[in-house]
Amino acid sequence: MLRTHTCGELRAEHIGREVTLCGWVDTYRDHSGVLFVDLRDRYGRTQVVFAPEGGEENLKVAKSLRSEYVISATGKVAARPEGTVNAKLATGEIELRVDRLEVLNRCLTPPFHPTAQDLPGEDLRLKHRYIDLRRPRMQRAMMLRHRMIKIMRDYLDELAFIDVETPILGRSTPEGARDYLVPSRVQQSAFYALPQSPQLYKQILMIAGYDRYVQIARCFRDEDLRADRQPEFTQLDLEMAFVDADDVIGVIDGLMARLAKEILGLELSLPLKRMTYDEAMERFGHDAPDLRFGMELTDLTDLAQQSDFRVFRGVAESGGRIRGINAKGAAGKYSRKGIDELTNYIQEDFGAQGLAWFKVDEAGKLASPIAKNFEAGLLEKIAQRMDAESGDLLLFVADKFEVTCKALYGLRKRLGAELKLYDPKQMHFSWVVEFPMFAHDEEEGGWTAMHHPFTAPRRQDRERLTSDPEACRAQAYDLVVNGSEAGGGTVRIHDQQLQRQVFGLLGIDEATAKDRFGFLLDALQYGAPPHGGIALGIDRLVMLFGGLESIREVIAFPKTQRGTDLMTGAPGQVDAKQLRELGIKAAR
RNA sequence: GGGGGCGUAGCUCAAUUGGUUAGAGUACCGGACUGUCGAUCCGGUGGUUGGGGGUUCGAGUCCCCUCGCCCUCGCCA
Repeated sequence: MLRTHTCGELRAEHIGREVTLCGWVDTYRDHSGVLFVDLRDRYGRTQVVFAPEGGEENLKVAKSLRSEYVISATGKVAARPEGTVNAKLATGEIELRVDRLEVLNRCLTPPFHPTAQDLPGEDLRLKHRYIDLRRPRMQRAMMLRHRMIKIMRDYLDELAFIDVETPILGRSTPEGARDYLVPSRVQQSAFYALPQSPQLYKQILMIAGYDRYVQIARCFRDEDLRADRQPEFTQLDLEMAFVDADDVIGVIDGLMARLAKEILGLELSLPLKRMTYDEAMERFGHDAPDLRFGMELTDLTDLAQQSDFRVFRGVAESGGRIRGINAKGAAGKYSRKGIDELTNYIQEDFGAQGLAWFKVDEAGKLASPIAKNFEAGLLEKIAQRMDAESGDLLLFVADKFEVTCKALYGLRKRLGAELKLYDPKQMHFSWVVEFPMFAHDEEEGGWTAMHHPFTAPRRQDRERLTSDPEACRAQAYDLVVNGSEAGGGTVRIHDQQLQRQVFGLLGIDEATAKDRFGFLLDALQYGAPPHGGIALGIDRLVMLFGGLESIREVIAFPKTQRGTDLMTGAPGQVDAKQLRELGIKAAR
């Protein structure tokens, strides 16, 4: 080792010891006769001092040091003179009096400084990620990620899970996200697909008798990016045999409790709360509601029907819904213009027709341009149902159920943040269960799998597969943390006949099923145990535990919204020769 | 594919209704300084205002196109 200690560990007890530190020059303060350098590594910072007593030559060389030079400094640990102790620094009681300095490497003037107070633009940070990753904040995020993964591994190891790796080069599956494809050289015009998840492999492992599987699995989905979505991301993927939904949920409950305790010092009370999908949509308009605050959706369809307000009546009569939220005490915070902005937001982002609103005046009466369409008694009933008090702002959306869900979910989320209805540091964990098996396929008609095509229906819903697929509920469960889907899983179909039936409903014909999933259908006939599992989005979980805004903050080398890596330039051009070998021609 | 925001010195930002030579802090370079810790003080270098085109006597500012980054809807079993 070129060093005896790190830049974060020297304390008063080391005074008098001869040590060598290595690190990056964080800052330097040249006072001519004496020069201070704050030397930084990922463990911390230590002040190293160059003075004439340490050798004139060392002092001279020290004067040439600049930001981010890499140096090795040897000398004695000394107590700082009285009055010069730095309480802001963990190592602030001591300093290193250098008598041997070696410049291990110089550094160009960095485009930005790792400990500067002003954060540079994210594109610059991504281009020079090696400097960005030196930032203590980034290092904390990386270490948090490491610790969380370590806890996951340890916890699951204790529960007899074994880590099995599954292929990255697989085959394309018909449903789900767009695949990343990898051309095969030896089978020209055939392609591998990168895994969207190890789903089928882990089911095969259950059939193979590895009854508790886990993997920190890289997954790939070629879809548009978001603040919480990258084209490649990491899942804690696990699967268990001889279990039902409660067992899987129980394992994750325990894991969340341990993470919360060890990372945040929080005691979670188990079991975590559960809510059905239908309840979540009714109360919050979304399958991953943020339960850190209230402002639940309230249905008003029956009352709205009695009004003279044409929009309300029309929607109600055509089978739509009128639902609303009460932004407590927010009447004064949203002017006419502010409400216009909210209206604009739900129209443009969610396709809502409009936003109806009432402000509750001092007398507790509902005031609004549309109030004249409502009889006084009706207004009172509305106020009562909405739990309206003076100063409240009531917002209503009248539309198809789905649109009211989206628009009010959007409003609730936005108002929750704008009105600071929750402490951003607070953490809330819960489950949403019993998702529908199927959703309407907007583009092609018919049904599409809500989760994936291997999801088992609830036992009591098996009859409904034929009679009423829409009402059929799945043995599915999503982990929700702070209004974010942190993971999801299901109990799988372990019966070949049932699997075929579900494929049939999804419009996957016999030939396609055999072609794409033949191996699974085969395997299901060779002693498949009942099994189920879950996958947690590790990037998202780390982001949430770290209180961070973007998934890019917890990924060492993330991609931009357009899927590029600003540091390496990926994706990039390839040689014509490479394409020839693959038998591929670029169209453009 | 749609909507929105941003782009000015290495970095973070400013620049009045379109108006003189585009400024500040910081970084960088040079000088001074033996106890600083966001060191301080003095001096200096540094600009294709993302790129292209247009309107105008005159464009960082207005218009069109384009590139990049971010947020978002669609999409993401």
